[in-house]
Amino acid sequence: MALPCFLLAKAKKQAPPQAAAELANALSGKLDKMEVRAAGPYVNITIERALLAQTILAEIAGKGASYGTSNTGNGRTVVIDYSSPNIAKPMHVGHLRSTIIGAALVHLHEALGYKVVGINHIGDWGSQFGGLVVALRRRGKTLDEANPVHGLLELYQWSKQQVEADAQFAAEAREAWRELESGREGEVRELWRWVTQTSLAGFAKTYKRLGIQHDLVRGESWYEPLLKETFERVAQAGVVEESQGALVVMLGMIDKGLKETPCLLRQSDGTTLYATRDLAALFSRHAEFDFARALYVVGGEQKLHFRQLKAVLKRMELAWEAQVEHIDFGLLLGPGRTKLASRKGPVLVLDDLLDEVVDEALKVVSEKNPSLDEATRRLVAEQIGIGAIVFNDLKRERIKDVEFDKAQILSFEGETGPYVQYTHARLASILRKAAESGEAQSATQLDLHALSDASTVLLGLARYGTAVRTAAERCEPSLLAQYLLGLCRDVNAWYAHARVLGQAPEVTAARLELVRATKCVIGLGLRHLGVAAPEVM
RNA sequence: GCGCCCGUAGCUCAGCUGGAUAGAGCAUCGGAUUUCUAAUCCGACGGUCGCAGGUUCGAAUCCUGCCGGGCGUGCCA
Repeated sequence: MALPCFLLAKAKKQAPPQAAAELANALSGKLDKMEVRAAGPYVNITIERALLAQTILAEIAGKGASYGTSNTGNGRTVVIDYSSPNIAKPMHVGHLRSTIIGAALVHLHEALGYKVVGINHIGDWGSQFGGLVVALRRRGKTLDEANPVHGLLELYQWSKQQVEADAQFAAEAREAWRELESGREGEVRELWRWVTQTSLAGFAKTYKRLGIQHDLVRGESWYEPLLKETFERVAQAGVVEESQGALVVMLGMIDKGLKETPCLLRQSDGTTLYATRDLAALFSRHAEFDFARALYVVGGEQKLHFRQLKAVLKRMELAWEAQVEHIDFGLLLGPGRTKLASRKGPVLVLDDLLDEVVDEALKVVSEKNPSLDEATRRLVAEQIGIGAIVFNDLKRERIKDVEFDKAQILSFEGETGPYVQYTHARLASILRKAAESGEAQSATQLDLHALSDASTVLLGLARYGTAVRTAAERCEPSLLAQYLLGLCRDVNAWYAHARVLGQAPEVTAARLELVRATKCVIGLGLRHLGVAAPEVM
């Protein structure tokens, strides 16, 4: 372990090597079983390997699933807005990133002891629902039961065509939207509700496969009754003015970069806008949850929007503005950096993608591990396929665009989810074999010197809590993903040459303890990322 | 035009927010299995950290200016 002494040197106004020497001098003898030595501007502290091993392994064995957690968030709430797809359209790959990153942030904040409220802010409102209602009226609520989401998409696309092609249809659609906006119960509202529920039922399957459960599903429509008071609240703060027929909040005095882009709250025809609705949601959430953090896991294309929202709060002199964070992320791109999630053109439906990757995983599992029975094989293939997709999305910095390279995802080699899962499964396998042969219990004494070549693994295990904490604080799951890749590399390299079973009992016992601890940490880390940790594969 | 982001090996990316000799994966080439799963491991090859200045003991990291790419830019969400 190396301790750089540059800061110390600055404080003491000495040359770094001299400061290091003095520090080493002062420390030596005070740290039990450690050797302290100055080396140029660094103080190197050498810990007896056995002591290091014993300390770390004991802590992991003792804490188990709570290893790496903390209570820094106790008593505080984090609200996380993620996934938030539009109703009546299937979830496509464009929703993947928000969903996956958001779910990881939920787990990471829970690990820090926060109360987490995951919100699915579904797009269930807008004039397009007028057209959809009319389409349903004409064609009836007949959808393919097995695949209602595809059916709804077809219906939605048909209604859009009709609105453009058929004036009569368009007029009826406008009327239906007006009726919906009025809030009255009746046929129109009932049909709208049916669309919403059918859609959500379709999404539920996808969410289940991804292991995702929101705490609150609350669409845009829910905030509709709050819009008036929201607008008045902003107006009463005295920050609203008229500009070109619309009502806006000027933001140049808060943020120079926004001087030409005021926040529009009300259009010239009197209707509200996206920003008004999001402010309503924000006020409502703040009143309801009194959050320590409110995270919006939304693509980087909407940076301006959130910058405006925060600036509006600032102009209103609301101190909690700083607790609202836009967790932005890069685009999901197709092969050759083409746009993938475009509004036109064939959308890549999320479920189809999951199926495709799982099918490939099934082939690989069958080939690599034919001894598994059919049911296990299918289960494992699902875990691997989903894991490959999720991990692929989380392994890089959020802000970077993700090129969706199918061949790379299907390779299951190198820096991938399956690589981490495979490491976990192999460690599990060693533990299983040890239990079968009874080697696990035979020795009570551990020969910790048998782990002298495993210090990178041990130090890695010790760093787990830090990885979790920084990943949560910075809302950057890739820090944990990268940590796991490193840990797996280290432990793979270790057990490629250090045999665990069939050694002297004390040696086997010590190595088993390392295997157990590492398997535990990999499993915890994977689950925080939303990836399954299979026992076999 | 303006605002924000990105630029590190042939390709995709790390680099612990200023510290020791810049690291991984893919690709290419060569090796490892009588024994815990070869979805693994070991080795080789591969770098003017976009360019130019500046800050200091020290810069891939901080500041300024360029160059290249992306996203956004008042009545869509």
